[in-house]
Formats: sequence, structure tokens, C-alpha cells
Amino acid sequence: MPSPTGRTLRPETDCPVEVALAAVSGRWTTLVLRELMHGEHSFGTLRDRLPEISPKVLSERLLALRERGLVTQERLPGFPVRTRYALTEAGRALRPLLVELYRTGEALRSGT
Amino acid sequence: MPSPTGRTLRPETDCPVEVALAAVSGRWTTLVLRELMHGEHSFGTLRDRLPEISPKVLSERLLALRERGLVTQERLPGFPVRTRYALTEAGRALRPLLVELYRTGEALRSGT
DNA sequence: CCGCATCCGATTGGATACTG
DNA sequence: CAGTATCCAATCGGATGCGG
Repeated sequence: MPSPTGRTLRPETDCPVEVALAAVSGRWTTLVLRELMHGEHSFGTLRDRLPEISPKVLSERLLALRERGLVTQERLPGFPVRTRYALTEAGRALRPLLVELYRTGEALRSGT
Repeated sequence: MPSPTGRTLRPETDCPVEVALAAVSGRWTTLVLRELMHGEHSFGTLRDRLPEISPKVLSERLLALRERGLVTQERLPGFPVRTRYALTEAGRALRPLLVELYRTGEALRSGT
């Protein structure tokens, strides 16, 4: 965490903690990441695996992840249209963080 | 992360990942935690160290952290009133997660 | 099939003033 | 000193319908 001097005094988007948090926060985000950790997916297969997510939100999440360079989108030729979403190297770099989130969450629950 | 079977299909508050995320999310939350990681604080010293946080938000964050069992509040006798906030054992258990957030955030930035 | 546009209710965070 | 009460603007997430 930030050093004693040079401490951030307010939430800044370029603070590393905020950067990482931004990458995984937002409803459904971690679940979308989990699915993509298992491999590539189309828009539709993601919806199949997360049946209750609305197209708008899924679309928003995928766009945000792409803008952060965590996910790539590829339009496949042919008809009907198909799309392929996959994690980038940076996206895969989130795995240890997700593992740590899981680990910490379990510790908190058992501690309670 | 959740096992192949028994995967969570939607965001549920008792999913470990959500539990951990809930503990650290919300604007200012990680900064308040950071200050408390350094030691106990009163409401006022927290405001001094985070000059731009509003009393309402600080109050909300501290309450949420208390409700999750991450922070304790102690009213000190005497006048004027003083209060002391400190991390619980569970609260201190968040340190590795904060470190991992920082580490991941830096990796994302340098990767960009 | 993909995913954007629209509408809407709920939640969030900030500013400020006030009380025990 | 330590908060709570109010008010408000902005963001968020869900439902649904339409267009490429």
C-alpha cells in the first residue's frame, strides 16, 4: 500500500488499488471474467452461462473490459453474425486477484 | 473460483468473491482501511488524514465496516467526546487482499 | 445472432447545516 | 468532537424493444 509519504489523499483513478478495483467491480463483472477465464465465448454463450444478466449489462461489461484492455472482441465472418470474446494477457493477469478475493471472502465468512 | 459445478449463476451476496469485494468497495473505503491498518484513529484524525472526505461518507463507511465486523468503535469517557476506531482481526485479514489489489493494479498499468 | 437505444427506479456520493 | 439530517445531481442496473 502507498508509502507513508506520497500517500494518496483521495480516491484517484490512477492509484493502483483503484485501477485493480475498477477492473473487477460492477455487478456481474467477476462472473463474466470467470467465464472468460474458462475460455473464449460468444455474446450468446455468455448469456447462456449467466442466464439472468440482461443484454445491456453484459454489453456494458464487455465494453468496459475491452476499454481497459482486458478483453478482446473478434467478429467472425459468416451469417448469422458471431462474435468471440477472449481475455488478453492483462485480463489473465487478474486471476491471482480473483483467487485472493475468493480466499479472503471465505476467511471472512468462516471468521464470522 | 467457484467449481465447475455449483458455479454461481448470478451475483449472490454470500459468494466469497462478493463478500470480499463488498468489504473493500465503495469510494474511500480502501483509503479508510489503509489508515486503520496503520493503527487506531478517531473520527477526527481520520478526517485529518483524508481531508476531502465528507463526514457523511466517512460515517457511512465506518458504519458499514462495523456491520461487517471489520472495525470496532469505542467511545472514550470524558469531554469532549472521543471515539476510537480500530480494525478487528477480520479487518486485518484484508491486508493481503489490499496488497494484491495494489500489485495487480501496478501490473495493469505497466502492461498498458 | 449481436448488441444498442430508451426509459425508469434505486442507489450513491457530495455539500451543508445542525444536534448531543 | 462526533456524528446525523437533508437535499440533490449523477451513476447504475434492470426491462424491453428495435436495428444491423
